[in-house]
Amino acid sequence: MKIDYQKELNPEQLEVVLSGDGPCLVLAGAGSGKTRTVTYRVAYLLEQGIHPQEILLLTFTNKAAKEMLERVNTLIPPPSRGGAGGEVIGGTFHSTAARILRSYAHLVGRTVGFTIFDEDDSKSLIKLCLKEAGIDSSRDKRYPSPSSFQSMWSYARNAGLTLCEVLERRNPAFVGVGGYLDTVAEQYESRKRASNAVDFDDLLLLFMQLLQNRPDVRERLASQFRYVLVDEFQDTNFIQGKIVQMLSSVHRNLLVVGDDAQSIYSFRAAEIRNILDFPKAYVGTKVFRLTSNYRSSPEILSLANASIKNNQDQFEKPLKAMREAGKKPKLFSTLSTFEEARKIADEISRLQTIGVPTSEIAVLFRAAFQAQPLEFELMKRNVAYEFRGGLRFFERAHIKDVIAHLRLLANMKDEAAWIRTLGLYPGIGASTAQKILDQVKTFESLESAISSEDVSPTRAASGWDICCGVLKHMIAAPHPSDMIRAVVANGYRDYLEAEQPDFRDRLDDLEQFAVFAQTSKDLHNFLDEVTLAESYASTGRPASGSRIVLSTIHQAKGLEWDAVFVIGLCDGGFPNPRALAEGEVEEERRLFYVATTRARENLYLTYALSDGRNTSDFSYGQPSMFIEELPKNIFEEVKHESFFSSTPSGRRSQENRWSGDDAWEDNEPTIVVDNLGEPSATSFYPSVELKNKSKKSGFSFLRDVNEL
DNA sequence: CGCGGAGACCTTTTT
DNA sequence: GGTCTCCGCG
Repeated sequence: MKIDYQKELNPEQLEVVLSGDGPCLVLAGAGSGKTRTVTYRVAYLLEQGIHPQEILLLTFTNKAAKEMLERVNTLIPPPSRGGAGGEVIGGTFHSTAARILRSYAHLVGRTVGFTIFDEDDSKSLIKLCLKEAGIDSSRDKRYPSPSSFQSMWSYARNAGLTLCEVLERRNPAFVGVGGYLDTVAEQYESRKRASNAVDFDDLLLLFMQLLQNRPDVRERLASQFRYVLVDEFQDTNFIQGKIVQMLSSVHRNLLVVGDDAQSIYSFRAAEIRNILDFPKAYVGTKVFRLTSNYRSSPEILSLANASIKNNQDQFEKPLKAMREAGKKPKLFSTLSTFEEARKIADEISRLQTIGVPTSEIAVLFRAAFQAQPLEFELMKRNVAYEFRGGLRFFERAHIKDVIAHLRLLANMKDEAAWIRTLGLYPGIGASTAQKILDQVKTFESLESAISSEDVSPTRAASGWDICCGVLKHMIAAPHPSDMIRAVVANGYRDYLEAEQPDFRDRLDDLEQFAVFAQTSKDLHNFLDEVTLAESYASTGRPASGSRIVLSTIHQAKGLEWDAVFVIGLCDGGFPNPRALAEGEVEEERRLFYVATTRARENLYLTYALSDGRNTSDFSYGQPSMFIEELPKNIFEEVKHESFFSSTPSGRRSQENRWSGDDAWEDNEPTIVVDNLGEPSATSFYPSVELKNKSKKSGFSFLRDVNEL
C-alpha cells in the first residue's frame, strides 16, 4: 500500500474510504472533504486491484470528474496498476449517457450520428410546434409561452411526471389545457426524432429506458461497473436515481455522497428524496457522516449555520469548525451598484496588497446580470478576471453558426442545423430554407444532396451554391478543426466582414475554436464535447492562475477560495424574486448557504440600496431577507462614508418593505445625490470607454476578455 | 419573400 | 446590451 490513508484523511473520511462493499450513503457537510474522500476511495479501489473500467464515477460537472481522476492518477500512476490499462470512467450523467447511447443508438430509435439539441434548438422547435398548433400565449393567457412550455416539458420528463401534472402545479390558470398541450409535446417529440436528434432530457430519459427495456444491456453495463460512485447526490433527479439504481443492480456497490443543505437544483427537478430515502431504497445501506469542516473559519461557519437554521425543512447538523478563529464576515452596504462595484474593487486590491493571491479571490452572485457593474469597474481598473455564468463561449452566435455547419456533416437530418446554416447565406430566409430542407430530405446522403441539380431554388440559387461549396470543402477536410477552418475560409469570413463590425475578434474566436477542436477524436466526439461541456472552463486551457473569478453561485458549487464576496444581497436581488414567486425561499437560502461556505478566511456580503436603474418603476431599497434574519453580532457592518447615519434596516417600517416606489418616499434626495457622477441612471447598461475597442460593443468585449 | 430599420421587452439558476 | 416582432420597400 503506497498511500498513507491515515495521514491523508481524518477518521470520518477514512471510514468511508475503507468501507467495504454494499450500498453506502455519505452525508457530508460543506467543506468536509467530500470530494477528497471520494477521490481517495477511487484510489483505494484501484489499489485493491479493481480494474479502472470497472469503476464509474458520476459527478455534477465534467470538470469535477476530470480533476478528481487526475488526482487519482497522481496518487496511483497508471503504470503501477499491475497491468490494468485504461482510465476510470467518469463524467456527468449526461455525457456518460451520450457515450453509451452512441453505442446503442439503434435501440433507442436513432442512428449513430444523432445530434444533441441544446436549449436553443429545443426552444426554436417548440416555438414552431406551438405556432403550428395555433397557440399564441401573447394573445391567449391560458397558454404558456414557448420558454415556459419548454421548462415545464423538461421538468415533467426529468421528474417522471406528465405534462398535465406539471402544468397544474405551476399555474392554476393552465388547468384544463393540458390535454391540448400534450399534442404539442408529441409534435415536438416526433419532429425531434425526425431530425435524428435528442435533447438534454432525452439523454437521461433514453438512457433510463434503454436500461429498463433491454435487460441484456442493463445486465452488461451493471456487470461491468463493480463500483459506482456518485457525487452531489442531492441534486440528482428521479431519472438519475433510476439510472444509478439500475447501473449498480448487479454488484450493489453504490456509494453516494451529498448534502441536503446544498440542494440547489430543484428547478431541474432535483429530487431530494433520492438522498433522504436512500437507506430505505437500498437495504443494508451503511450511513456515514462527515461533520467536520476544514474549509472555513468558525466565524464564517457560524454565519452559514445561523442562516440555514431559518429553513424549516432541514436536518439539524451544524458543522464543527476545525480551523482557528479568524475574522468576522464583513457586510458592505452602498447606495448604488456602481458604488458597490467600486467598493469591492477597492477591497480586492487591498486584499492583494496584504498578500492574498489573486487566484484566491472570488465574487459570487445569484444571477449573471448582477455582476455587470463590477465587470465594468474591473475592466476600467485593468483587473484580470474570469467570468463564469451567463453566455458561454460555445453559445456565442458565430461559434454556433460554425457548429451548425459541422452538425450537418454528422447528421444531415438535423433540421435545426439546416435552418441556422441556410439562413446565413444571401437570399435565403426562413421559408426558402424550409423549401430547401424539404428537397434535401429526399436524398440519401449529404454529398448527393449538395451535388444535385434538383435542389436549386429559383430565388436563392447563388446562396445555395455558396453553401454547397462550403459543405464540399468541409467534407474534404480530415478533422473537425480543419472543417472549422474550411467554413471560415470559404464563406463565413466574408459574411462576418460584411455583417459584423467586430469581425476580427470573432475570427480570432473561431481560430481558438479550431485549435480547441484539434484535441478531439472525431466529429461526433467533438460535437458532444461542445454541446455537453458545462462551460468554457473545460475548454482545456491551463488553469487561469492569476485571475479573479466572477461566478454564479450555482457554478461555484464544490469550489473554495480564501476570500469570497457574495454580492447583490438586496431585496429583489437575492433571493431572486422569480424563485420567491414559485415558493422556493428555502432553496434560495440553501443557495446563500452554498455561497457563504465557499469562503475560507474572508467573507464579504455586499448590497446596494439602488440598482442604478430608473428608480421610478423599480427599486430596491432593503437588504436581502437573508441578511436581515441574521443576528447582528455575527458580522461586522461597514457602511460607506456617504451613507446616511441611521442603519438602513432600522429606518423603514415592515409594511413598506415590499413596496417599490413608496420605500423611497422619505429619502429621495439621497438618491439624487448619489447619482451625481454616476453613469446615467436612465440606462441600465452604462457605456464605458473601451480603449482601442470603440467599435466593439461593451458586451461582447467583456466576454472576449474572459474567455480563451 | 428577403431584409433592414424601428421599437418593445427583457433578464434565475444548468447538463 | 441582446433578441424578438412588425412593417414597408425592393
